[in-house]
Amino acid sequence: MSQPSAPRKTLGRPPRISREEVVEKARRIVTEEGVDRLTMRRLATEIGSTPMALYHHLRDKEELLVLLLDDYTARTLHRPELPAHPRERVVASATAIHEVLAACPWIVEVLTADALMSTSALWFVEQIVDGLVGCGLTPEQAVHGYRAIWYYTAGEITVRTTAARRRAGDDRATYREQVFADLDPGELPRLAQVADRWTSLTTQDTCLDGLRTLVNGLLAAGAP
Amino acid sequence: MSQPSAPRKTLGRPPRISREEVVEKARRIVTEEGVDRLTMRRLATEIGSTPMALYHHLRDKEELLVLLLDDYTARTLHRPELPAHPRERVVASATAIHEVLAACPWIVEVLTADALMSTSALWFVEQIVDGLVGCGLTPEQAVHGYRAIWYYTAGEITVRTTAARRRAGDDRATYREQVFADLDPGELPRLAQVADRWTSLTTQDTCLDGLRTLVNGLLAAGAP
DNA sequence: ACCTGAACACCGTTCAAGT
DNA sequence: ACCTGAACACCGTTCAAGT
Repeated sequence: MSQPSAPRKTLGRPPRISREEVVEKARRIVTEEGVDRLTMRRLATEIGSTPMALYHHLRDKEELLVLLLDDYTARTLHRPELPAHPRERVVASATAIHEVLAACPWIVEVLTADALMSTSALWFVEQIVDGLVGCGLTPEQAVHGYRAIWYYTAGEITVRTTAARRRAGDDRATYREQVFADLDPGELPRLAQVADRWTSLTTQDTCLDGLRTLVNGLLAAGAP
Repeated sequence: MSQPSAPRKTLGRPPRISREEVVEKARRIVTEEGVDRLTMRRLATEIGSTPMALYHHLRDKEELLVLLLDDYTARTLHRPELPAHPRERVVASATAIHEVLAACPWIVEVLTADALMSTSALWFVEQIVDGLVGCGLTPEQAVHGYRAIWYYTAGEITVRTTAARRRAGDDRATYREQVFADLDPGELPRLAQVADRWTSLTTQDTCLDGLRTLVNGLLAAGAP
């Protein structure tokens, strides 16, 4: 994605700003102050330049965010030792992707970019697809399986981080508790039954369990 | 959520704007022109008022969006005849929620609000939890199961609608195709093997299959 | 109580010009 | 080729005042 600063073909004014510098400064802003603070103007002043100079190195803000995601995953998504058993390899790969993304909630706005999140993650995608094939799925089923895993992962992170963001701004959570406290046990008996445990149940981290469950379902469907 | 216009306790200037009118006009803007065009200023002029008048009826834009989601689900999420078999009831309820949300992609920014999307959906949540209990899960397992289903659903819609939005703005899809065309079969054999089919495979709507797979996994895990 | 005008503190992006 | 200044066309929200 970031072309490795090829030798300049034509001569002209020497660049004062590099793509790398832009991404690096953007990363610092995001990690230190949050995505909300990353604006083209803020980034420009951080670099000691003008907003417009950035548009010579980036098509638009969207491209900056994708670059940032690539940079982050390349930096943190290291290939681990994976279990030999194909099913465990699938679970471990999916967990690795999930862990890295869950650790940087700012990614949420970008990560839904496509069925694959970033080129740095391709190796993990390979492991998941290959693991599923190793369990008896056809390559086509394995791709669909990977997609199901990706949907689950992206959904888990999106829901959990926006819920957390909302909890920080209090009062809206109170409304939800109110709704659950006022449930009519005649109409919604199951929800009324678990109403007092709802918050604690939905705050638990059950992502790994869910992932395992999904993988089990995939294998049961593919290799009956 | 929208208190049913209770009789006014104190007298004063008669209101010229009602919460209902605000939501109605906002809905029209969103359905006719897209979420991006829904701004407080635009909404105010549509109503024939000023931006500030809105803040007398709404806390902020966030509240407007939640109101809009409630309004939409109350309007479109009608309780269907559900299958008697508990597993099929789970699948049918989840599918109903998914269909309604998938039909209005603008919701994506709001729908991740919490573990439940809207009070109008509570009945469907009840059906899912009850169906899972009917299949042998404990109430706690059923709630976790519902959550897994919600993550999957939210992820599917988020990923698919942002992917579609991106496809409208072309060129970034081309980059992904380039990546897949250039895959090294030595390093990533499985991905290289399906590379030419990747786009068609990941564009297929396999949401229902995935949902069934997940539910199967949940039942296998809960009632071994 | 309800609404308005004017302002604050910002955005992303484009255009025409400078070196 | 690379960068700048000034501007365009917006945002959400607050404050103080009006009726």
